[in-house]
Amino acid sequence: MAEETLPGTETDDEPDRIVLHVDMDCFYASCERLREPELVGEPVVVGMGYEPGEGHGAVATASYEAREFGVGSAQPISTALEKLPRRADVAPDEDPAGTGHYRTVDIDFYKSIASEVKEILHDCADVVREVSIDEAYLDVTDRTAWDFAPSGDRTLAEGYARYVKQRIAREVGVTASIGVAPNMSTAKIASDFDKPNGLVVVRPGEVQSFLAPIAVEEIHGVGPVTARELASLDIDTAGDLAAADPTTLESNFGSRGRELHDRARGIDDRAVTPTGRPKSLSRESALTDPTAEMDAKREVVRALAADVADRAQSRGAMYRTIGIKVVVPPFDINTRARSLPGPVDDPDLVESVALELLDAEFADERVRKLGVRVSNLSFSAADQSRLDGWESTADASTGRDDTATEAEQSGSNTEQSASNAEQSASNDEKRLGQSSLVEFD
DNA sequence: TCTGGGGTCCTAGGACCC
DNA sequence: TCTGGGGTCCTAGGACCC
Repeated sequence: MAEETLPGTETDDEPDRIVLHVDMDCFYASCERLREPELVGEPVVVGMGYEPGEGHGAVATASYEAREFGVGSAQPISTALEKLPRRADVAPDEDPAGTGHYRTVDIDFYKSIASEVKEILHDCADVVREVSIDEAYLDVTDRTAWDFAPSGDRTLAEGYARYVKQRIAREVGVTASIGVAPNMSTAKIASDFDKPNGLVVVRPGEVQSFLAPIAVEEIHGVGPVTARELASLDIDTAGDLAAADPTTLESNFGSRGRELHDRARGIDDRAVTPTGRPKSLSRESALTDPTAEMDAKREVVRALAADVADRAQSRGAMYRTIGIKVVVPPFDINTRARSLPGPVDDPDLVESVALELLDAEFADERVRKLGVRVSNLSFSAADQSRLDGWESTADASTGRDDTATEAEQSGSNTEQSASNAEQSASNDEKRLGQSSLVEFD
C-alpha cells in the first residue's frame, strides 16, 4: 500500500475491530485423513447419498488433489467418477495414477472433530459465531491489536491468527484458512483468498484497496443470479460495485443493493454475535427414482416426519409451523405449511399434518424429492442445547448459554403449554386409527 | 452441472383488524 | 360504503450459503 493508516490515527471514536474468519480446509476430507493417514496427499472425495461402489449421490467435499481433476462440491458422484475414477476399482497390477479415494459422509465423526476445533476457538475469543460445521467468526478485538509487533512489519493481530491456526493444526491435526480484517465480510473474503492453509490479513487502512479487484461473486450474498444482473450493469468487481450509484443498486436489488454497496466499500458494522438457536429443522430425502405412487410417498413422509420430530425433541424445540417440500421433475420446488394456534412438541401431529399437506395437492404428482420441516421454533427455559452440539461445549461448560433467546419469544411458557395441550387434544380426534410410528421417551 | 441435504433471510400478496 | 391507511400474521417462493 502506498500510504499506511496507522492504528489509532482514525477519527472514529470506535476503535477498529479485529475479526477472524476461520474456515477449515476441505474439512470432511481432512477428517477422513485423520483416521486414515494413508489418504494424506491423495485425491479424496467425500460423497453424500453415496454408497461404496455405487455411482449416485453428490460430492460434499473434494480434497485439493481431487479438485485438480475437476472434481468439485455439489457435483453428482457420477460426474466425479468420470473425471476421477475410483481407486478401489483399479486392479492391483494397474497404475493407480489419476484415480481417487471415495468415502461416504460420516457426519457424527466430523462433528466430533469440529467440536475439538470449536473448543480452541472459544478459548481464543470472547465471541464466536459458528456459521457451519467448518466455519466461524471470532471477534478478538480485546485479545490482540492492530499495532505492529515490535520485531517487524507484522501486526499483533496477524501473530494472534497464526497462533489460532497453529493450535488447530497441533491439537486437532487439521488445517484452517484464516482471514483477519476489521469486519466480518472482509474477513470472510480474506480467508478465501489463499486457501488452503492460508492466512490473509487486511489492515483497517487497506480494506478498500484489497477489495477493489475482487470479483463480485466472491462477496458473501452474491450468487449466480445477482452476479448475472450485476454483470448486465457492467459491474464485475467489488471496485465497480463500490463506485456504482447506490440509488441504482437499490432500485435493482432492493435493500440488498445498499448492503452490497456497503460490503464492496468495506463497510460492515455487523457485530459478531454468538451462534443463536435454530429457526427451523428439516429433513429431506431424494427418491431413488421419481414416483407418483401414493403409498411410497406417504411412507417417505412418515419417516421424515418422525425424524424431524425426534430431532426437535432432542433439542428441546417446540414448533408452531409444520411444512412439507415436494420436488417434482424436472426440479420444481413446492412448499406447503400450516401453522398451529400454539407451539407443540408432538411427533404424531408432525406426521398427520405433513401427510395432509401431501394428500391435499400432491396425491397424483410424480415426485423426485420430499421433505418435512418444522419452524416457528421456541425453546423452553430448561433445555439442553449441548446434545447436538449447536452450542459450543465451551459455552455449555461455563454454564452461561441461555440469555438472549428468551426475550425473542412471545408469550409465556404457561400459555404455550396450555395451547399445546389443547392443540394435541383437538388433533387427536382426527387421527384416531392412525398408528404412531415410533415411540420416543 | 439433469441436481444431495441442511439451513437463513427477504419479498410479495392476501387475510384480517382497527 | 367503492373506498383510506396502517399494522400484523401467514403462506409461498426465491436467492443464497455451506
